[in-house]
Amino acid sequence: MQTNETEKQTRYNPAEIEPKWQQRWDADPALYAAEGHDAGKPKYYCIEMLPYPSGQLHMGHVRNYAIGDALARHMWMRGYNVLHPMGWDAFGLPAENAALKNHTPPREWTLANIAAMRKQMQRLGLSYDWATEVTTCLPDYYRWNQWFFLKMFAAGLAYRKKSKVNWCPDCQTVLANEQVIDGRCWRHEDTIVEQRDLTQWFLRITKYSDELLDGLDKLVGWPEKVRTMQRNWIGRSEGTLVDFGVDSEVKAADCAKITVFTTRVDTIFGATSVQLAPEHAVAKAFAAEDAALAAKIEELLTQQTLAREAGDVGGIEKHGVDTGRFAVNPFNGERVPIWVANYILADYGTGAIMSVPAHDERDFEFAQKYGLAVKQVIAPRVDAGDVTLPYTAEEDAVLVDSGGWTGESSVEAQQKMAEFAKANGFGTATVTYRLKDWGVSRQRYWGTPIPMVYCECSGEEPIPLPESALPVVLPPQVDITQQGGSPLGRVPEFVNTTCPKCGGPARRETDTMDTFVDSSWYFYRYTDSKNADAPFASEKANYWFPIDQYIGGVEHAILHLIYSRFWTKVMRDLGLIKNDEPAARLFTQGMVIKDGAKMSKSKGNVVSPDDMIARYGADATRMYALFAVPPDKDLEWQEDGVAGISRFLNRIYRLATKYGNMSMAKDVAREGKGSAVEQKLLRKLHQTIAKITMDFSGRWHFNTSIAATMELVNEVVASESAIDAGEVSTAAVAEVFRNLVLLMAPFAPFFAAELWEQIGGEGVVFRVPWPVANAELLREDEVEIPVQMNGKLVNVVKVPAGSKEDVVKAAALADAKVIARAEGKTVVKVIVVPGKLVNLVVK
RNA sequence: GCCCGGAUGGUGAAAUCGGCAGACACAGCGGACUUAAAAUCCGCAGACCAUAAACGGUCGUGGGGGUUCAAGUCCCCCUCCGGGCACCA
Repeated sequence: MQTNETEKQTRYNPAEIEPKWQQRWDADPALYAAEGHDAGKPKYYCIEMLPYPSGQLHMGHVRNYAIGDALARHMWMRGYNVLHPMGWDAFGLPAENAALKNHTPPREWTLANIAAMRKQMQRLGLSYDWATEVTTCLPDYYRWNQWFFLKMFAAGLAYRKKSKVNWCPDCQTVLANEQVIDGRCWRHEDTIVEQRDLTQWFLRITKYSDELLDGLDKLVGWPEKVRTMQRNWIGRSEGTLVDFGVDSEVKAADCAKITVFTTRVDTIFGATSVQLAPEHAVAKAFAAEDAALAAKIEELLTQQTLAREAGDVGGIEKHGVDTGRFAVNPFNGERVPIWVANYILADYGTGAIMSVPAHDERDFEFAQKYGLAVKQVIAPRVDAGDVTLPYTAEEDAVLVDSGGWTGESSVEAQQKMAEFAKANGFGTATVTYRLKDWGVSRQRYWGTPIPMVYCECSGEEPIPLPESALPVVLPPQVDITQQGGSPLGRVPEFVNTTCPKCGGPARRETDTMDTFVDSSWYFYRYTDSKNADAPFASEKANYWFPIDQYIGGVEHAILHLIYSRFWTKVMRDLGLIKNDEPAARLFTQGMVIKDGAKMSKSKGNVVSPDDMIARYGADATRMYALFAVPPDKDLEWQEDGVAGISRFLNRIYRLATKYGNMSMAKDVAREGKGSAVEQKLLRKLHQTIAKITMDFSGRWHFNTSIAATMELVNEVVASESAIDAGEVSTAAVAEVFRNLVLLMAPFAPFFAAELWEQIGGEGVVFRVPWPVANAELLREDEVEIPVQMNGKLVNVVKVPAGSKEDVVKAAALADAKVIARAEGKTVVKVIVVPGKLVNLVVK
């Protein structure tokens, strides 16, 4: 069979074009390299969140990177010095699971996955500077985790303590609070997290609680949603600590008083009981000499565990036990019963509260259930009659029945009563936080070894290794099982070492660091990724930071994004950097959905990027991800949509090939205004330039940017016969095609590179200056003005652009259709919005 | 329960500052080309009413009210969906 040669040439064939260009780009590592500080250009640091090397890119990645890549390329064309790096969040449990399953060492498995995914990224045509690549599981990276750990230890920011920690039986390791979701593991949504008493390493993130909170107000380039989530997570709460005396026979230590935390000290005259968490020291002391009470408290704890197993974490049925002992309210000397209740959290505040049923929903519910007294001490006004209880308002509320404080406003009383308590030695104003220190110890193999040793010379106190001993390298051969504590503990060559203090035999710490340590500072390493003497050179980080645009999934709103803010503040205080926050702007893209659910292996609705690329090409796949919806919304993957983009590219390809010779006329100047078709075509071109330029600097609604290029192409198609008839100048055709290719370059890089070459463009298309809309050509001679009657469209009239109000009005009133409609009616009023519309109010 | 988002044709969506609702696509339908199909090209397309056809008319952005010459857009109330937090004292 004969192949039609002409047809073959005009046919868009991504399978041929894309690998060809990729080869050329791979051969030129400088292509996407950022320039130095002295580039004489403004810098632009654009990052997409680094992936975990699972082995396969999924559509969520493709979408994320398509957004970042379009932005990076656009900024290059706008003349910025762009840093656009990529790396691998390469430590973590899946590598150990794979090792168990396939008997492949975690390192081998991980590095093979990285190689495969890097290849996929290159096939997608993403503009990363691979020279700055960061792989967190390699010693040249994780040694700096250890270095930071030592710095933090020296600064008192890393410490060890025994405490209740979250334990995932599936991961066989401890989890940070941030990794526990509704009482379940963030990686195993069916697994209930247990509480265990363990000695663990913590990073003192709470030292920065206030700064992390206050900094959110200044992060105007972050989504409000993320800022709100972080505010809630930090959970700052101003209140008062008040010591209640204990009136009891029990004389155990620490039992003389119970310190409660309250945000409503103004309600204290209404306290009718004190409630303790089951784990509270005083509750334990009471239980120690009262077997019946001990059994009841034990039952409360069992109920808590059962509720957790049932998946009920918040709002479980309230239960309590009367201890039979009494506490004394220091404000009025009143004796109130002490209860132990299951809804009091041991690890928030002091684990003890004063119960004020009249002014707190939960206390009210509890008092109703157990018949405790309800005493109103707050009212809207002093003489307000009955109000519905519980009455929880504090604005515009006053104290009643509160001794000498009666008549004070609630808000003022809170401050004054705290001061009074302090002056009298039974309390003080305080601030509590929901945020807890970050537990970073993990009983796993595939993570950064913690650079500490234990030696008899120091008792059980940890001894930091000297910096010269770094990196502490992971031993390659490890028997990984899911049982029996830290795998490193079973490697004698690793465990047994020499004490840096006394020179005698010592044991290494066998826990590794949470992998969120790795991702807390990786973007600093990009700026100086080969540095062997420091995590990075300060002057390099200071040049690039803060990140101008950070792009990733909203699922990291708490975890990664709060840890990395913390790490930045620590590094600043160590004098390494000058910025307070890692990223000036954050963008969280939506999920990729298929058949109404997030793509996942278990649901069997995964669309493979490789399949899409094989069928339609990388450009069409990426462009569809940007075209279907605005990037912040969830995207329902429709393969037909990708096919549509492919057709669109094909159409341009045909036109560009057809008008290739005309398009090469880059040096021919346009003369005069040209024909009406030419004017219209050029106007559309410049409108499109203006539109897309605005999308990049504003809302990032690339779906409308791409729609605009489609409109432009439709205009070219509509003008085809006129072009063929010679009614459009060669210079105008060249202007349209050259700019069209430039406008598409951020979205379809292979396609743009190919066409740029075909139409005789010079240099690398991604370094050609971004087109600028010509205001002269945008101007229309005549505009269409809609004419409404009582707000409803009647007709559209044409008037010269820039017409004055009376001209537009006259044109509207002279319109035949308007006259016909207005017959028999009176025009009461005429509203003219010049350049916009006319509305006739008729009766 | 609290705090954020949302709801627009058969579908994804557009309307950026209160000013022509449905741009641009997908799917669909009709036509051209073809022996045929694919591909490509041209056209139709919110719903309802009316009509031989054309010209038309009415309604319409989750529901109800309001402000305005004018509301998808602003205000109040409600419903549903998604996300986050949730005995945080």
